[in-house]
Amino acid sequence: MESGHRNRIEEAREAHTRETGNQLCLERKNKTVANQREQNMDERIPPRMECIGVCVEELCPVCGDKVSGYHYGLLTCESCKGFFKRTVQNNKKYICAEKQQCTIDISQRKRCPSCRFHKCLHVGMRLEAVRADRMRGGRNKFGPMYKRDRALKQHRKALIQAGGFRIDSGPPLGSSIHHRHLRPLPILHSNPLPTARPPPLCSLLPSDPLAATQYQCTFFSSWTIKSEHTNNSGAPGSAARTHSEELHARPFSQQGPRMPQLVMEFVRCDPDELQLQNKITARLLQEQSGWEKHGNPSTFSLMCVMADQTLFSIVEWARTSIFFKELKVNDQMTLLHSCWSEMLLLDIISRQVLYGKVGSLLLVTGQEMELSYIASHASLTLASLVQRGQELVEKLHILKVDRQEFACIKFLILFNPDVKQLEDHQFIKSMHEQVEGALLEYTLCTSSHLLGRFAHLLLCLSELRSLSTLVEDYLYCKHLSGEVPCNNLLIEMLHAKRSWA
DNA sequence: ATAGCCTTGATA
DNA sequence: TATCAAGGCTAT
Repeated sequence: MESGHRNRIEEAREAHTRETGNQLCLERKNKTVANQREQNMDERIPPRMECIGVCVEELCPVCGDKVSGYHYGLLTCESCKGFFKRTVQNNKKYICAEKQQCTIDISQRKRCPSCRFHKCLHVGMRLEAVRADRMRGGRNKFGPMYKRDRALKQHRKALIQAGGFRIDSGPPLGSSIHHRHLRPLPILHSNPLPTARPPPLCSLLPSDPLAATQYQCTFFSSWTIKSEHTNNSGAPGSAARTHSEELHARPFSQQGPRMPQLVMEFVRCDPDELQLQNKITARLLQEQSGWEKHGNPSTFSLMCVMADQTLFSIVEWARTSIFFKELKVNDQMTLLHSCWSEMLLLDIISRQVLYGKVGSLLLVTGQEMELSYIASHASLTLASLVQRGQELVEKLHILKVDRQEFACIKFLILFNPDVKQLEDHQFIKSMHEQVEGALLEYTLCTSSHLLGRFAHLLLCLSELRSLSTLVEDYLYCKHLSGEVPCNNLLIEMLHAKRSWA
């Protein structure tokens, strides 16, 4: 308030100076301000955009407007920055008048603040970047991340320029992917990074788990270091909460119920759907050059490439995730070799539940495939697998399973205490218990049916497990008949489990 | 309430 | 010292 008052005085003084033209009356500070403004007008803004690199063309992941810089964790436009700030600072609560599926773009972003805010969170805007103390200026802990992201974008830009293609302006995934029963790809916002030939799993995991710690290693620290954003509004009872409660239950954005801290961390670990979509699409584009030489690939081969790339993203997710990154590489590999098909299936199923439409299968690339097409063209085995998958999607849909719960289920699958040959079995068992506890706590917070919801989720998990075994068997048969494209992670995974048995 | 522009201030 | 992401101000 005081600073606002001072600003008004300064502005009044500047206005007066402009009017009178009496530059001599200006204080030195005011001269600096004036100089800065002049710089803003001519040279300062363009270099800044240069600095951002590719973001000159990059669009806000929330509404598609022009990006103005990094705000609250990622590149966004000025309006979404302001919207996010207002929402968090003023602890606003919105309710969607529709089904929480409103389109957010430049023209419609004002229409539904609820969906806009959800999208802000979904694309990765960080609540904790909004300062509780409202202090201006300076830098926060995200600085290094912004720097890395900038470097990465520059690197991508260089690669894309060298490769001579881009995905968001060029033709959509060539006819080979595009034709037949797939709907066109949606507009993709950022320039994806084509990856090199798939390396084996062991080379994807760091030899020293601690070496993998980059930005996301704040997971553990968040257990001990209080987040920048704390609710100081003096909610009733907050003062009486114990330290343990403080760690496990924090006010959760707009919904009202308290979300266990651990669940929040799990959600934070979750890769962004759009980024994943871009990455895998880029990989498919790269594969395309190979296909052009050998004719169009079968739909099944395409699905294998998508599955393979999804596996890479799963490994990447696990590698940088809370608890998992603390494990020895051998245990990391054992766990991943053990759960890959469940993770893959969960990835597909959660996409249908969270974003999919009835009657079609939403692929990781954002394309849609008609279920009726699958039913009529796939083999009996595959059609029945898809059918069982759909039934599970339906169950989870009825339960209205949300991102938070899916994030927990991923960790439940990953830390499977029933896996043999683990060096640190005790740690994995205790992690599994912690995840289960967090999920239970979350379901108790969000559901009025007490243990019913939690039990239903565990039943679905059990169904997922049995289905994944069938999927593995099916894929292994296809592999034996030479239909699974070679040199990939999918095949490594298929072999890994068989070699134990 | 929104969104564009302005001020601030820790850090590289 | 320049940078740039925070918060602030204000016309719409």
